[in-house]
Amino acid sequence: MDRLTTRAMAERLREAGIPVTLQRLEIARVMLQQPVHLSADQILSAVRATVPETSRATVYNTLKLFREKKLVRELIVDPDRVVFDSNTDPHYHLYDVNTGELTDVSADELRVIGVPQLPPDIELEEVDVIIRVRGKRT
Amino acid sequence: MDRLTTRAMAERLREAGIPVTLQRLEIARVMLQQPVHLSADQILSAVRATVPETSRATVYNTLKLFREKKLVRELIVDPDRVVFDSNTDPHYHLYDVNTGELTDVSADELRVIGVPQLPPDIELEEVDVIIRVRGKRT
DNA sequence: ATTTTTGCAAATGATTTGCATTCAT
DNA sequence: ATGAATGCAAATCATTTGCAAAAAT
Repeated sequence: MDRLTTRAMAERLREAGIPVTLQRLEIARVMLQQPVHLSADQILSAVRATVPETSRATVYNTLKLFREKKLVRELIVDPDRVVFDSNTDPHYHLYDVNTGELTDVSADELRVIGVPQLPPDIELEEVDVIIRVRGKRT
Repeated sequence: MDRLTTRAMAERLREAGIPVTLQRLEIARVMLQQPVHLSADQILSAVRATVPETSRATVYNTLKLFREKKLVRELIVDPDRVVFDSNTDPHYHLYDVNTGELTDVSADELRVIGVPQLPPDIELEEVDVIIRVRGKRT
């Protein structure tokens, strides 16, 4: 990949307060260059295509780190695998339970009205909306 | 438990087209007598309190069956465990990421506006809303 | 008799962990 | 040197599966 992207990603990590390492940079390129929905395993494969000496544990560590720094979101959509989402704009999801395909629904299109008032000792983390659909029987 | 409840639960299963067995009846009592949010393991424990000769596999089988018959919903809220919800009214959820506590939010209180139009070959399964909150640090 | 349901134990698969090594400061 | 980051393999844990025994029709 071009040096340009590498620089941009490194910059992005530093901004987030994440020390740059080779593996983190590569994971950033896979995840942060454009909005994607990927499982840990897909990310591992993609990263290993370029940096084969990358361990599964590092991918999990890094994704957890990225999540803490709000570079990615963890989507709990399928009981079998977590999906990491690099779209950081407020948005919701449409999920095809047959194919597993995930599509973003922007917060402009969809509104959630009536989120309950929270007591002062409870803070709102986020509101997830998952529109589960089923493509017709194959 | 009183015979009354047993009868009611048996009736409920038959209505759903589920042949009644001892284990299913017991699981129905745990789940369907009142709205609850329980993990498979919690259900297994509760059932074994009364019918100790109950296997984990049967609990999973039965829950899957109940789900197909729309007696319970599967909530994908925590990556580590599926929660089974016996509230069959349309409703949403508030989830405390610290405690794991789940609270229902009725569909009267909360509305989702702008669910995208679906092509005719795609049918809407359901719309999940999870309001993730964080109780102040303990 | 045949089909359904169950229990048990083993298999699976995603994620985590412990620990020794390597890297950065 | 010291602490952070990594790789590796083993551990964990929820869920699933294969199969034989028990129950229902």
